[in-house]
Amino acid sequence: MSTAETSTGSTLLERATLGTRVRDYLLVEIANGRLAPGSPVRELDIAKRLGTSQTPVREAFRELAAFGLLEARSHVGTRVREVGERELAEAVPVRAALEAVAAQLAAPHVAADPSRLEAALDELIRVASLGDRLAYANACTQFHREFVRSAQNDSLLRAWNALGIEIMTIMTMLTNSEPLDAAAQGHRPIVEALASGDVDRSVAIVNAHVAAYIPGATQPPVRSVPG
Amino acid sequence: MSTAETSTGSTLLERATLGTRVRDYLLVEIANGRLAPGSPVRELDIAKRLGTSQTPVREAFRELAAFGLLEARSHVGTRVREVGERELAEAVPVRAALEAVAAQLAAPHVAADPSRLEAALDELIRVASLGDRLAYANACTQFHREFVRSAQNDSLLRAWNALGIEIMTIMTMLTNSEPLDAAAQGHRPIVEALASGDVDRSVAIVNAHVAAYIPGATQPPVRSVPG
DNA sequence: GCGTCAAGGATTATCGATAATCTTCATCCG
DNA sequence: CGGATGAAGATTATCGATAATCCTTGACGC
Repeated sequence: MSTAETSTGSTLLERATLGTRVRDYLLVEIANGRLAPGSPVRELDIAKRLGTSQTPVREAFRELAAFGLLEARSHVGTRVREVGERELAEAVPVRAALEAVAAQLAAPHVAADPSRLEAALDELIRVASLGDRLAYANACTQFHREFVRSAQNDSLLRAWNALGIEIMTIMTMLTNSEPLDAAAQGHRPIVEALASGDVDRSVAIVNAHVAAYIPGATQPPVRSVPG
Repeated sequence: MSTAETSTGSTLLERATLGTRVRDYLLVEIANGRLAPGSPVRELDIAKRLGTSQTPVREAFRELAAFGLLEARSHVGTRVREVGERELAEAVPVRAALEAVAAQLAAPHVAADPSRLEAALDELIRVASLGDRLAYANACTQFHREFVRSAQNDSLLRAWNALGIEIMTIMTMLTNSEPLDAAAQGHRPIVEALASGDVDRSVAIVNAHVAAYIPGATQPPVRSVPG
């Protein structure tokens, strides 16, 4: 999954197999809420609905499960992952740790070429002005993913992806009522700090951002290892 | 993909599908060089050799490709990818960060009831005495997973699982020649530190352990966020 | 009442075969 | 001689059907 591409409609220059299209279909269905968290999805159901066989659906399921969007139990069933408040809060220190690593690794790269991250920020701000919270959630996830990706470390990206930030962001954006414009602008300091190449400041800002992200997550961020 | 087990038939507490066994077979073949980097691997060849159908082999291919060990081109073919120490080392700071979080969260729980982690350590030491490096790699992964699990944070476990530690561990254990008994004993301080409930010491020890894990990974561990 | 156990239903896991796609190479036209 | 073209071979991608596994439900003995 390292590269490839997803929903947000970028590169299909690579492969365009059925499995890929099924994956994107499911991704869209989840992102726009037609497949709600917790709802079961059956391989043969999706296959029938899309007019394919079970095989490509199965591949799509596996990939989305690795992404933390689906939860599969062998021989039992698969459902859209549902995250409760508890898990939402649990994810904060994990996400903070990963994004702190991302900040350290990304700073030099972003400083060298901030264009991609800036573009993601612009897009986030643009979407925020539309007032669609679901769309905002997706753009926000996209921004953070671009940030993590800019660390240029596949392992890091994979671990971060596995958290299922998409789902979490969707669920939080739909349950709180923070103004979108303000939320979007809150991401600007991250870009600025990274672009300046100041690692320590970047890490601090990212940590503050993530910690504040989930409502009710007042628990102190995990303190970490001395250098 | 998360856990599963491998050939040597140890822990099959989770799933033991054919795809998993095929994956481990390929992993071992790659690690010990019988499948050299660059050599082509055909789905139906492997299937025939292992007496399965194409389907589980295909799944194994996909999984290994996601971790960068195979390189597949649609409709064309798949080959073993050259994976440098550098790429293996890439995971170290990520793993270190996650296990540092794990140490912090786990310490109180392990201090309250160290039995499960101690059992995992005993098992690790027992397997080490057998001299089977593959079995040891699995037991080692199992120990670390039990450690991460003892933090009782699903998101953390999920992110850690996504790193593919099993794959890395098998690769490193089969390519170096460190004595198993010593390696196993190296895990004892982790248990002791956690059981004592001393968070700072636990974090420090875990970090040192992980950093030393991958040969040649002398790069300094990522420094992290102030508390 | 309560635990054990045996169908039955639901879902995934695997199979064997066929289709689709890409690459190569020989051939033909200019 | 060079470039297009198309057929053949190799490999994956997809299909439809069957097998294996897990969970539930309800009967049965105690």
